[in-house]
Parts: sequence; C-alpha cells; structure tokens
Amino acid sequence: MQIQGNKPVVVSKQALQRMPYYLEYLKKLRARGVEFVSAPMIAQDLKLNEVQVRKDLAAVSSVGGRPKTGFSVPELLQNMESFLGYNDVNEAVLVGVGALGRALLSYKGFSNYGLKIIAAFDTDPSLYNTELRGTAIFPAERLTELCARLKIRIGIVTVPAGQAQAVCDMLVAGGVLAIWNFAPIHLNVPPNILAQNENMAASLAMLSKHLRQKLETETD
Amino acid sequence: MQIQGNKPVVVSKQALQRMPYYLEYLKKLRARGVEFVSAPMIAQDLKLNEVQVRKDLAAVSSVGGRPKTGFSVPELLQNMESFLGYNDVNEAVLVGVGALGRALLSYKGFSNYGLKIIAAFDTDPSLYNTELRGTAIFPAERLTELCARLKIRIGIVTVPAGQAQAVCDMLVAGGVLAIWNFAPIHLNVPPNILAQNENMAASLAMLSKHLRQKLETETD
DNA sequence: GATATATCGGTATAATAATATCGATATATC
DNA sequence: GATATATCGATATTATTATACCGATATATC
Repeated sequence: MQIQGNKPVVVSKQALQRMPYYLEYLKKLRARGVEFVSAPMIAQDLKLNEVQVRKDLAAVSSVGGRPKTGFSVPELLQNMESFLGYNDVNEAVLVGVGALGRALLSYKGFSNYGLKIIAAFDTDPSLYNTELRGTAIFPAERLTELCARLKIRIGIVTVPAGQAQAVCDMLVAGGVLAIWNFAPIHLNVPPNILAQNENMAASLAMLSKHLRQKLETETD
Repeated sequence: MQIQGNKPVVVSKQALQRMPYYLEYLKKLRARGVEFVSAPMIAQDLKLNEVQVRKDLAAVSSVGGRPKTGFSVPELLQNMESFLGYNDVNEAVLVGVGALGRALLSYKGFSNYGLKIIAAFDTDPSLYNTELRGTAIFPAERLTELCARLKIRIGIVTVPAGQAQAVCDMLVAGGVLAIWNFAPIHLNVPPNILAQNENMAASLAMLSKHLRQKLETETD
C-alpha cells in the first residue's frame, strides 16, 4: 500500500505487471507528439478493459484525468517511470554465464529499467578474470563475499536448475534482497526476500496447451 | 476444458503455470529414487497450499492418489509431461537474432519442452546464409513464405519493441498459431491466435517495487 | 484382523481481481 | 453563454482463484 496525497492506493500484482505495457505505449504516443490520452483510448489499443486501465492509472498518477480530455501524456509518463522506479539505479550481480547469462549481460536495455549488472559469477575457471561486454567474471565462491562488500541488492540467477537453490542461498547470505530467477524451480527464501521467477517454462506450457487445442479442433 | 475418463477437468491459467514447477520437483524426486509423494508433501516443499496442489494434480493425473500413500512419482511424471505436451515436438521459428535471440538459439534445453527451433530470421544481411548452432538464418522478408511452406505453428519474437507488431503480422500471415513475444509491448493478434508474452519488464517492475519498499522501511 | 490416521476428493467459503453501472463534471460545440 | 457528451471516479457486481472444511477410505500399526 502506498499513500499519495491522502488516499491510499493499492496496486495488485497483476496491475503492476501491466505497467510496463502502459509505459511503452505512452512512449510511443510521445514519439508521435500526442499530448493527451484517455483511459478508453488506451484500453482499446492495448485490448484491456476501460475500467481496469482507469484504475491502473489512478494507482500511479498523482494528478487525475480530465473529462473529455483524459491524461497528459508527458505527466503520465513521468509518473509511471517514477512509480516503477526506473529513474534510480539498482546494482545487480548475475550468476551463471551460460547462453542466457551472456545474453542478459549483453543486453543494453536494462539501464532503461534502472538495472545495472556490475559483476558476473561462474564456476568455470576459464572464465575467471575475463570480461563480457565490460562486466568482469568472478569465481562463484566469491559470490557471498562480494555481494556483501559491494552492498548488492539484486541477484540474477541463470544457472541450471540443480544449482539454483545453492546460488540463491549464497546471494541471500550476501545480503541480496531480491532475486530474479530464470531456473524453472521454486526457490526457498527467507520472508522479506523476493524470489521473482522468470517462468519461461510456464510460457512454453501455455504455448503448448494452446497449440494442442487448436490442432485438436482442426482434426475434429 | 479437458475431458479425462468422464470427469471434466478445468485447468486455470495459474494452475497451468505452476505445472513446470511440479514437473521439475518430480524429476528431482525421481532422481533421488522416491517412489511416492503426497499433496501435502509437495505443498510444503514448494510453499504452496495443500488443496491447491491436490487440485492441480487432479487436473493432470488420470489416476487418483491413495490415502496414506499419495501419488506414484513415475506415474505422475508421465502424466504431467503428456499433459504439458512435452512429448510431441512443435517446430518454431525465431525472429530477431540479437543477444536474446542468440541465447535462445543456443539453449539446448528446449527439446525437453517439446520445442524445436528450425529456422531464424533477421534483417541484417551479414547474417544471411550463416548458421548459429546449426540453425540457418534467413532474411526477414522470407518469414511469411517459409512459415507457410514449412507449416510452422510457433513464432518466437526477439526483435526490438518497434518492430514486434510488424513481425507478428508476418507470422500470422504465415499461418503461425502461437507467438512467444519477448518485446515489452502488447501484440494485436486475431482471435484464435495466442500471443504469449515473456514479460521481463514486468519482472523488473516487481523487483524494483520490492526493493523500494524494503529500502524505504529500512530508513524509517 | 481391528484400530487409528494420513491422505484423498468433493463441496463450501473467502479473497482477489476484473468488469459493469452510474452520477458528476469539465470541455467541446453550437 | 447554453447544451450535449466524453470521460472521470466511485461503488456495485460478477468472475476467477485460493483456501478451508469434512466425510470417505486405504493403509500403516498394533
């Protein structure tokens, strides 16, 4: 719960996950020079419910929208970015320099989301003391120590499923507060620590199920 | 809705997304030689509600569990894999051979999920007629044509946000039925076509919000 | 073999999230 | 300046999902 002005605004998990889509959409509008946008308009373009959009916007926007006009695009953009915390930078470490780890290290876009990966870790000695796109790679044994020393708050886990829990424990021991987990397993973390799963296997499950249904009805 | 035996079993979206975690968990049990597992046991390990687990299992498992014993691990595993469709192979194309696209092409694990990427596309001519880990890269202009000819059903979109909708349209034109979208935008697709978003920006939003709350209460 | 009990499966309730409804109002239009 | 209306914001309803409850039963234990 967050207090803005004097009305308490609750944001559901789902709503929070929709925010990045609003943000991208608003950026597109700004690029086109659009000054105002209404909830029904956004709803139409993003294929969402009008009321849902209005509630979502109410949660982030300090200033209300105006009848017949809607919301100011630049204002909404600023509110959204500050709401999502993309303005202040969070430093992170990445553990597991495999294919996926490498891709994330190479991705420049994270700076737009307030994320900065400042070190990587792996167990492969041939990688030690090398760099990938400017990020140094350290031995996994030093994970806890370096997290603590550098006051790292975010750990990105891109190791195979079998090692993910061990890595997670090391991150927690190092004082990390939030973990972005790409392994398809449940991580046990203490309360107060967030384990956010990037559940690619779940996406694949959705794809697979959809396809099966389509192909079944096709052959009926 | 799915009919097994003669009782209709509905699987909620959320339940479907939990399945991969059950699957990995069951694999771990099998590796340890565990023969039976009960819903309360799974719930405890995966930090889920016992009833939820039982309902989820009921949705996939043709055979019920037994009091005092639970479910047979191998049986459950088999049911889960066939439920998720990981046994039959779906062919896919990938569009956008950037950092992320490369990572996905390099990832061997997709075969475990019944996914096989058989071609990649990009607009960079220097990539044409090259291969990445055995997957040929074609010009993006040929996307629709090749999808249709190869009867591809799944498209993986790893292009920047600005191009995602155009790529999506080409895939749909080529007869693709399901799209796995990594761009942080909403894709407009016809009904019957699934646009499954891998919403990494949403994960970052969750991380960012959690951190902000933690750090705020710390300084109070 | 009798008894106690862990677990199951079904039904009921509660919590959460999405959508519908409606009066109020600022602004575009005449 | 008067009027019509698009949009807002608040409240009510519905849908979905999660959790609690409870009788039935197979099996472990004595």
